Amino acid sequence: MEKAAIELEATARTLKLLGDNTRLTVMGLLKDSECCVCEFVEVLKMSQPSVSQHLRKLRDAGLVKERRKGQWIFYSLNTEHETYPVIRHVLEQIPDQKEKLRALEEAGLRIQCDV
Amino acid sequence: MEKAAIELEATARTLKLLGDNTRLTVMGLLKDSECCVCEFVEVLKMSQPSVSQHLRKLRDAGLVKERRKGQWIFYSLNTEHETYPVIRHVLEQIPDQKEKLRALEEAGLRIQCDV
DNA sequence: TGCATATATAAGCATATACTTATATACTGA
DNA sequence: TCAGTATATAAGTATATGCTTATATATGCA
Repeated sequence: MEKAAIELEATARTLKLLGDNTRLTVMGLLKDSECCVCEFVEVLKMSQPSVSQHLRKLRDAGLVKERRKGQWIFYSLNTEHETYPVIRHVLEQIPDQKEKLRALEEAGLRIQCDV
Repeated sequence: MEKAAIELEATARTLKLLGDNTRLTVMGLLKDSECCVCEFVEVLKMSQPSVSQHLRKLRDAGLVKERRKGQWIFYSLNTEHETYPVIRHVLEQIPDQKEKLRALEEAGLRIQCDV
């Protein structure tokens, strides 16, 4: 019972974070592959600090993980998160963001890292 | 493509509304049966204006429908909503709220209406 | 018609949110 | 060691949010 209440609150916290165009797009991009900050900046056409602040919210909530690779920090979905089942389902419902990454690639702006 | 963008935004709008403990609980209650405002007030232990304001947001977004039955106004899920598939899935993930309605019933506070 | 009940709305306020610009930190490579 | 790139953080600000109290509206019933 106590646990149940927590689950509802955890779900609400996650949904609140997903309930923003920028963050939902970020999560949609991460569904397909890990990305670094500068890629988000390019795709979202937003300032770097703004993107970083959104990523921090997602990370603070445990929805994404980060991993440094050289000068870049790559973000990826945290599939271990308590609410990941809901997240995955949401990401399956929204339009695929792959195309945006492909456009980046064609523009030569996709970060390739072999580490 | 244009449509896809709208879908993401519509999803974000819905998730933002669900990303609040009060509204998520309301939707969880409506999953099981229609309810009137005074029932929400009782279950949520919140002021009537506050509850009404949350319901208005849900209604303005089209997530719930309202129907007057005598002096009461009953709310129910709008299963026709564009984002209803996501909503239903979310409501399946959170703990069942039926028990709260049962408690109301035992306290003799459940509104019965034969209209 | 008039009072009680149910609900909605308005106005006010404290806090949260999402940007901005400026600056700090961390890594890379010459 | 130093310049350049990537990222994070801080501070400021405008707007959004969620409550409160007060009041308006709609219905039921005597």
